[in-house]
Amino acid sequence: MTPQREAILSVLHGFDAPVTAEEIHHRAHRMRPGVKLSTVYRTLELLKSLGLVSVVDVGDRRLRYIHESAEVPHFHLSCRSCGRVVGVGSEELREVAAAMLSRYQFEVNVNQVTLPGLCRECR
Amino acid sequence: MTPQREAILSVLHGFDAPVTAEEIHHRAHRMRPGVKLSTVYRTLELLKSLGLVSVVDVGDRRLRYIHESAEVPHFHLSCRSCGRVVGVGSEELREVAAAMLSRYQFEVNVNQVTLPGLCRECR
DNA sequence: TTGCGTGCAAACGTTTTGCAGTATT
DNA sequence: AATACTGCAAAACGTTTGCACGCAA
Repeated sequence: MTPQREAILSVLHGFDAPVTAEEIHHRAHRMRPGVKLSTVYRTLELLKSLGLVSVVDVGDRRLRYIHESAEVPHFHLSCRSCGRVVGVGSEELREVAAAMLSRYQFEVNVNQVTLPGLCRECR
Repeated sequence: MTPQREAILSVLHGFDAPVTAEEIHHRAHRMRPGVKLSTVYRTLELLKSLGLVSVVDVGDRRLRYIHESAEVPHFHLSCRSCGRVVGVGSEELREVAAAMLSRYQFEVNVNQVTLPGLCRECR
């Protein structure tokens, strides 16, 4: 556990919504100058393999990262107009996931689901 | 309607699953040499704005395109292990979409939904 | 002429990688 | 010494864009 990794982890814990690598880098660099973007990516890779963070793709061409920790299972709604992302408890998808499993033997990873659409403000 | 666009459209109609731009380019180039990748992208942009194709992001960093045509509304299951993508009738998501609308005033674009997970072969 | 469609090459933004240097064990 | 982590720069990847040419109304 290096200072860089500490900074990155603490940034991640400061967010409840998925964050981009650039945003992580920005914040981590402020609290500990010398944290480089490549280190952010490498650390995220590490944390991912440890199961500490998960990746969310909201469809805007850059991945977002969120700490898995004591988080309640959830998926995301992503507004294709303003880019806002909100989390929703996974119960709402339980039925669908069960249907996919029994009908297609497909196991949905609910925590990585992003439903694209339009938020209240953008409709 | 130019020969290039004809080729691209005909390639799109040859697929029922979402295809990458590179795959479209590959096939279109075979049936009409001289079709360039940039033209493929520009044509896809055009077809998209005409509502003839829609974009699917299965989370592997490259967009896929599918002809909207006489297609039944559907969403996709994307296997994060083997990359296979299958379509599923949108009725399965109707309840969820209705719930998101009434609860968050969020309008889910069902046709662009991709549910990540593991397919039967990869579980 | 005006405008649209194309080829070509270069640019773009995000992410990954090779290599050398530094720190830790 | 061997190993692990970092900075740095460059590459890689899919995608977009500027510019000049050609073709059609």
